[in-house]
Amino acid sequence: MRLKEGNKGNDILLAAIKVFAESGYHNAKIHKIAELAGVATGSIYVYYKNKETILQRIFEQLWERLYNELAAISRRTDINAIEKFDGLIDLLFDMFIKDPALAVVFVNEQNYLIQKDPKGFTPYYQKFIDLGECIVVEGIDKNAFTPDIDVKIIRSYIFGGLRHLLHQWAQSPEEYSLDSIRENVKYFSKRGLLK
Amino acid sequence: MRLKEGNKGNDILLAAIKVFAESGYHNAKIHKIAELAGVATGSIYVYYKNKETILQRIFEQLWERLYNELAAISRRTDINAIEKFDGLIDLLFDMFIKDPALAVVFVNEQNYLIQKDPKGFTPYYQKFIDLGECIVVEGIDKNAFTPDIDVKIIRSYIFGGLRHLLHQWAQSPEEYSLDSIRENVKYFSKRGLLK
Amino acid sequence: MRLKEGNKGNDILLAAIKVFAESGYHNAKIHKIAELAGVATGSIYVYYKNKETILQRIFEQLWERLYNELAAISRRTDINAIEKFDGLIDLLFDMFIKDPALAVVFVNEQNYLIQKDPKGFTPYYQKFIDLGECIVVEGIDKNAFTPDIDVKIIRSYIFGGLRHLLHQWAQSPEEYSLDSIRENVKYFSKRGLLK
Amino acid sequence: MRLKEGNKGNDILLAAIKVFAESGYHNAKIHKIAELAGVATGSIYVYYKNKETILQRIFEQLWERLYNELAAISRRTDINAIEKFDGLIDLLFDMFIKDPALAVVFVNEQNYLIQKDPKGFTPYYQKFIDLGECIVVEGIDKNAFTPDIDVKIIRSYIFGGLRHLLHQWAQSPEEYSLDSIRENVKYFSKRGLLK
DNA sequence: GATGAATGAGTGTTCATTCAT
DNA sequence: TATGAATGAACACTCATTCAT
Repeated sequence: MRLKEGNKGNDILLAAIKVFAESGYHNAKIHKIAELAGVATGSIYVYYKNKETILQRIFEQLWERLYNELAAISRRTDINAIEKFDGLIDLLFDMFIKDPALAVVFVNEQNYLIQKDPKGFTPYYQKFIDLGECIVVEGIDKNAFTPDIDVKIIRSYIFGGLRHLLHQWAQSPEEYSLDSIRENVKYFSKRGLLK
Repeated sequence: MRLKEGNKGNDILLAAIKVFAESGYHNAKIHKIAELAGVATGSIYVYYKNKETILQRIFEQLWERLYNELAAISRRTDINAIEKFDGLIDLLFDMFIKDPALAVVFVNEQNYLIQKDPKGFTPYYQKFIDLGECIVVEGIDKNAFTPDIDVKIIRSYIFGGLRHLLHQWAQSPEEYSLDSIRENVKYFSKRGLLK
Repeated sequence: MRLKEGNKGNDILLAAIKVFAESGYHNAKIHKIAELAGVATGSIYVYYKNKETILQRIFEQLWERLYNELAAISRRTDINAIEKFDGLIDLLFDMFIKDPALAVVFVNEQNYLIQKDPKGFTPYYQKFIDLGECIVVEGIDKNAFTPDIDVKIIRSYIFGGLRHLLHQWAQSPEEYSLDSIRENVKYFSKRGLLK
Repeated sequence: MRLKEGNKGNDILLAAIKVFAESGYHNAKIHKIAELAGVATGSIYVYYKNKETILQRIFEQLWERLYNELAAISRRTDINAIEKFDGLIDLLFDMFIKDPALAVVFVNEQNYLIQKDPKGFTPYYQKFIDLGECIVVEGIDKNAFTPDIDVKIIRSYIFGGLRHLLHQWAQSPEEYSLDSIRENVKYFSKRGLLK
């Protein structure tokens, strides 16, 4: 195993997530990331072209992972579209639970990054969104979901609603249990979707 | 005195909205705001303590206006809770249609500002949110909306969904008509809310 | 009498002395001087060309007054050179007692002003210094003071010593009584001067 | 590393002394110091927290050096108090001769710095002053100096006198020889001090 | 004269990025 | 690869001074 030969590139990424979450991307200092990652400032630039690239890589890793997990769910034949939709929502909630700092970065910085350089943003994001759409379309086709909605619109609606809720939760986690939020979201959304 | 030939304080605010929308708050340059406002750099500081204060004032003005309009809707006795809910959604859509730049600023910078200085953020925002909640509660009391949801959670969900949709639209307005988005939101949300 | 028709030019000077004493010339704000003087910022410039001119005028007024008083002492025939020397020292001490703020400005800013614009500095200063020298020379001529010193050098020595002592006292007036300082100065200096 | 090709920290200090002497602390520009030191503007802040810190460091270095030299004199047993007093005066004169720019900074800025941040001012200054006092006290104890003076007061008087004389000389060195000044000071002061 | 809003040149300081070692 | 001292462009903010009223 190559344990303490340590993956510096990844150490930097993990440190960056923490620092971006704490201070926001624009107020984050490179030297603080380096410090937290246990490397010299200059070493950051051995692994990443610049500050923005670090942020891009964070999102690439995030959406690649989420996409792969959603793909696994989507491929399953033992569950129906409704259950797959539940799975999608659980996916996002689980991500937040496992890595709150990453979630904060996602909520706060994704807009900025997409607007700044749409081409540079990871294609996994779009693939994830598309796959989510597929699941809903599948539900409509199977007569489980209502056809009276525009799937692309509702998909964004649900995505934005989730994101905002998770953000609220991240700021004051004591106010609501994530489980309560999760159940309300599922209940409300499915009432909107189900036939 | 050389003041009042056209409310410079407001000129600055309007210019700031444009510049913040274009470049984002953090990349916006004070001198560019001044230029666009037709004012000297130093004059910005006659009207606003610093850059952040300008952003705060933008949100104060925005939420004060929205709150007052929602209050007017809420007070009406000639329409029921469902129609009031429609009114709430129309309010936000209208704001976006009238001032897309303001909407972009709202979507991109509100999180940052609230996190940076929660106390300094306009109380009109919370009042607006609370009033929206009242309308839904009223609907539940009048047996129009389902009581099986947590109003505070769903209120955030809807708010976040709306915000994200409007943001998407602002970035590529040609892809969807705002009216189509508006109708889908109303339809989907009311399916979730109605008894 | 023209009392509350008020001498604004002098009000400004008095305010400036206070503000310069408190914050130092370089950190003093014109608008604070105006506020303290009870006039508008712009009015300062009706009476004085700029900030430096105010400082120059303060020193002009100070040295004109001191010179006239020393001249009166110098002219007297009823006292000898030694008593005149005592009078010179008393003059400076009295100034400090009557107007500590003015004294602080004198100690802190005179060097700066002379170096910045030697030509612009009030000629009363030089006249005062010369007159002090005369008194000592008179003492030497009358065989009261020793001729073994260079009067110009010792005059500066005494002047600097006095200034430093007064400065020390102004910073912590509780540590020494001005009278104790005065007597020590007279005693020590006269030991140095007397034949 | 790119450090140590000639002690940049000290280069900056030397440049700062020159620029402070020429323009005064408040009018000195950081970029000019950098230029003179042959260093980039930003490098100043690698070595010093800010402009004021540079000034503090100048005084620290100055008084540490003077204190150590005076301590060496004070420790000697082969010379009496009178000779030590001469040594003290020579010390200050020598400093001025070797580094007139440093002397100008000392005369012009020490008051400001002490008043602005008394705690931040180098303790070597007080130690120097105290040691000077010791020498005079020793002279009194050994019956060489008169006990009829307050040592603390006269110590300030002498210090201030010296400072002023050196300042005068630095502004127009041609008018008097430093040696003439030095001898007059010694003569006059010792007349005042000796029994 | 008196006002105080408006001005804009000026500057200390930050920090992402570079590069000699 | 790894370092961290060095860089210098960039910018928010200040404030003495002006001038239309």
